[in-house]
Amino acid sequence: MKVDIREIARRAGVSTATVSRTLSGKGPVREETRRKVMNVVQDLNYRPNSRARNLSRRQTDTIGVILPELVDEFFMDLIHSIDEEAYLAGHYVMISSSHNQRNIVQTLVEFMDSGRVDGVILMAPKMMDSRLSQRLKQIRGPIVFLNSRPEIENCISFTIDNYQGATSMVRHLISHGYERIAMIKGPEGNSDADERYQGYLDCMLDHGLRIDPSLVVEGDFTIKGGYHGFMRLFGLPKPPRAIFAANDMMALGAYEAAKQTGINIPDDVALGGFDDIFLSKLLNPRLTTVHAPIVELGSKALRYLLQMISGEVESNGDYHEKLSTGLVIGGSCGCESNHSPLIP
Amino acid sequence: MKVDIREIARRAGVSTATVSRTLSGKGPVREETRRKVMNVVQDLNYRPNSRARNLSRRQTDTIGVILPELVDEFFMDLIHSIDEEAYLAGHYVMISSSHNQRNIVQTLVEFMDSGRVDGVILMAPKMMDSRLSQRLKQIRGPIVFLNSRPEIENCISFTIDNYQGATSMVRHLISHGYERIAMIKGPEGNSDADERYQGYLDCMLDHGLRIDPSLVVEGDFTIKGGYHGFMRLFGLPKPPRAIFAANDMMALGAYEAAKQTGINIPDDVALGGFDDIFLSKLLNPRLTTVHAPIVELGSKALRYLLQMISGEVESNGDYHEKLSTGLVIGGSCGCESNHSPLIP
DNA sequence: GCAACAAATGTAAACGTTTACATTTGAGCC
DNA sequence: GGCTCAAATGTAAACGTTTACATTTGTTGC
Repeated sequence: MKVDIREIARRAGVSTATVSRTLSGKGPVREETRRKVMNVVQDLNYRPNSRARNLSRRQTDTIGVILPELVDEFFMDLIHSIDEEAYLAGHYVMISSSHNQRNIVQTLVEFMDSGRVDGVILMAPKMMDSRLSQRLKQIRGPIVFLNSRPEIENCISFTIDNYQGATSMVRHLISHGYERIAMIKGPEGNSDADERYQGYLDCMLDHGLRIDPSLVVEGDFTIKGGYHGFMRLFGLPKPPRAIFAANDMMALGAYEAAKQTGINIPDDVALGGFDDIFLSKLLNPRLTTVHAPIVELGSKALRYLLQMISGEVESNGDYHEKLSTGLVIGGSCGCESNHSPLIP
Repeated sequence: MKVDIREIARRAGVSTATVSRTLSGKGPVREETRRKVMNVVQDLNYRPNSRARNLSRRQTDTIGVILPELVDEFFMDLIHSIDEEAYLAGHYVMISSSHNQRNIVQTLVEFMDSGRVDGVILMAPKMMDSRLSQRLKQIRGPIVFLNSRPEIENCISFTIDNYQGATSMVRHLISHGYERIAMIKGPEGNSDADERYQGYLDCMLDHGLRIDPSLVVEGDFTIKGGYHGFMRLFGLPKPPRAIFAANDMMALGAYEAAKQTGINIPDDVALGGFDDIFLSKLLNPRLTTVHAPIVELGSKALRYLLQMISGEVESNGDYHEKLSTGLVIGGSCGCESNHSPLIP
């Protein structure tokens, strides 16, 4: 015997419209009537059925979050900040991994086109080719892209400023006087990886340093990749004086490789990472890295999306924001680190 | 000009019922009609509005997941496994942190009582007192509890077998011949912490070992807590020969403390943890710990919940499953570890 | 006391499906 | 051809709200 709005109306001696108005707070209701209704509502412990509300209002107060995968503290932090912000705004969060790139559009369509959510925050696994971009264009409804944007004209995106982060890291390494600076790159086709690499290149050239092609090695964002990258670099006749690893995980692998080969960080080789993962502060010496403002990324994206939904900003507009990173100085670059390491 | 089921029906020259039957696959439809409808559906790129479906079917194909907080790989893994399983079953996942214990019931109510989800997987931050339990009892609809259950008669829960995990760890330490085995406990009122402590106690007593009260110190599941716990233990006139840290984070803190005080693990003191977090395999020596079957926890909970929703199993029944843990042997307990450490 | 107007309330039509039930169609059989 | 029965289809009533519009009520100024 589930109680519905009609039951409330009947018992309070008013119409359903009045009940609705009372509960939603929109539209005028006399104080006396309000109290009458509220009493019945409390008595019967009534709460409006949101399935019906969603249909009637053509809105769900739910936003979809589609991520490449659901692993890593990175995504957890992202989800956390989105959840927090959504909670404050009285919205709900529906989450999904894209279950491989193939299904990214399908997931999106199921979320958006069926009206299950009011908008979507989408982070694609890799760069989006033009075919994918075209399909995305078909989809109606507000979408905010994170960290990689499709090749379409009007879209909204928030990105971590990989380029700026990379240049500031490389600049810092250069400021130590290092000239032979190597890079362990991220995986091919990953836009984060590409931008960080570009930042490295440009910064080197800007400072009049030439880039020895043998000092640029491929990586894959994993510990193993970093390990092998390091080994490769130190198999060279002239190994580098510093290494910029495109992310912290690879830097971690480099630590291990250095340890095994008896190479000292930072005395023999300096090391810089990117991401500022939890682990990086536990290393000895603490890893110098680039802080990626994930929390900011999540909450800004959500806030913007809500504005799109409410119509405060144009959903079909073109808006791109790069969130700037910060340098986290540890001891791995050669700086004095006053930090007491937590991992022996 | 959003296209609805009536438009499809009109163009295909059938009734909406037939379109619905065609699309849902339930109810008889002649092959010829089916094709006719499908053509129109494809032409107009139609997909049924799920807000309307939800209302009409009194179901949302969505399950709610309420977690104490959205940080840590632990919860990420949990979400990951739930998402994966839900995806396979064609369901959606709505996620929320409980935004502190106070709002746990409110979140639950908003999810369930308003019909936003078909069922909920709930992990409470701490032990649920009887007041909270009573309020939970009021809520209609399928709920699966994770890792702590309310004080009510009929409910469903899946738990990591903390007790068994703790005893097997302590038993292992005892098998090394250690007798003065200390424990760094988890926070008061946390059911995981309590059960692990109980396992420690019972196992010690079962093996005829007496428990020196000074060897049991409070902790809080953080690195810092572990650090101070270790320091406290080694400030004793007779420090322990082995330490069981109630989770890996605290074990991590213990490593750091050991390092600083020049105490060798495992030669001077053996160490055991609990959780098997990513980090534990990076330590040197690798941490001996208890593997918590999180993936299994998530997927089993979800599968059971779906069965409750579909009515295959009784939602008001009483069912409790403990998922057994496994020992992950590293070098910190004194065993030979053939593992090559990744963190120097 | 009444006009004018605003405030409060009510009426009923959406919202876009699903599905119980009623009806039609068609096949198989005599 | 007429009967029976199952298969296919259609009709229309839910599902439980919100909200545009219509109506009633109450207030103010004259």
